[in-house]
Amino acid sequence: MSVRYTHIAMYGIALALLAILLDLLNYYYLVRIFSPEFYIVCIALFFAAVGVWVGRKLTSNDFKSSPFSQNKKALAELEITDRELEVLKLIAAGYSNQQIADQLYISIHTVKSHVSSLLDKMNVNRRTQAIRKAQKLQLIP
Amino acid sequence: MSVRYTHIAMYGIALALLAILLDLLNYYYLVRIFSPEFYIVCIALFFAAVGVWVGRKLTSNDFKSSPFSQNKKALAELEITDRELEVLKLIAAGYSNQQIADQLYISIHTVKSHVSSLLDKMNVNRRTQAIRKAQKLQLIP
DNA sequence: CTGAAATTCATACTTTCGGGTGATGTGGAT
DNA sequence: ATCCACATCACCCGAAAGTATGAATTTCAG
Repeated sequence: MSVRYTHIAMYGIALALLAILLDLLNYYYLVRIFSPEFYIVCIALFFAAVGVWVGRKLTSNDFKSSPFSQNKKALAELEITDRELEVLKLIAAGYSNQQIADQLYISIHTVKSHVSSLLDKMNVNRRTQAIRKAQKLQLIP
Repeated sequence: MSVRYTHIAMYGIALALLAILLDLLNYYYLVRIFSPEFYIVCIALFFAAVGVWVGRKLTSNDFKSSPFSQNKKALAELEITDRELEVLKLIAAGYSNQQIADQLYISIHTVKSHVSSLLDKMNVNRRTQAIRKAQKLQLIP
């Protein structure tokens, strides 16, 4: 949301600068100190630079503000349950089965059960592969 | 490397378009169908758009081609060797010790030796933790 | 050349993982 | 009321991972 407002503000500033530059250009046009092409090149370069700046802002914000678009869809396709997702996150965080059991207040047997289901549903046979695949599918940050 | 060439090519194309537009502008200037401001606005908007496009290309490529600014520094601090880094990458890719051994044409014992050194140097005691820490320290993409 | 670091391999042992199988309880849908 | 998905717990066993220790090698800077 805040990103949108930032963009609007940036575009506003860009338009204001555009207006100012137009006036400036018009003025110098009358005095004709330099050739018209010179000003045009200046404007072109300036707005190219502005565009680059805006583009950078856009992409960098996109990268930081859209973490989970694929998430729910892939989760649904793989039929991963809420509890299994909890376990998956803890696996990716580097915890052992016993540590996961302690954190979730359940038995290590239950954790192993969830892990087995996860590996099965994700079609892998090691937790490290599960981590890799989960990151690739954007199931986890 | 190829990224650099892409950028150079993009800038070249942008400059070519600039030249073409200048000629075009000059022509319409003489005929004076529209007001000068109109063309100037067109140029400004066009180059702003070009700038956004270039900026997006730049950032998206930066994200893919310069993942290792922190890398070498953290690697040096942890005293991780070249071979150990190779093993680390394969660990993060989800391979088992045996698979890593096969890929590097070494014994599984050697792999376990490297893994132990890695876990020791990274101050963790599981490969999943090593993966997490390596990603956090930008040792691996 | 010498010595330190890196790479390699090995053996033995403990712990953790993963697969297989099965049981219990709970809540929701038919 | 019955079926089913989900979560929970349990046991067994083999495979993988990790620890400890030691040693042969290559490599490379001093």
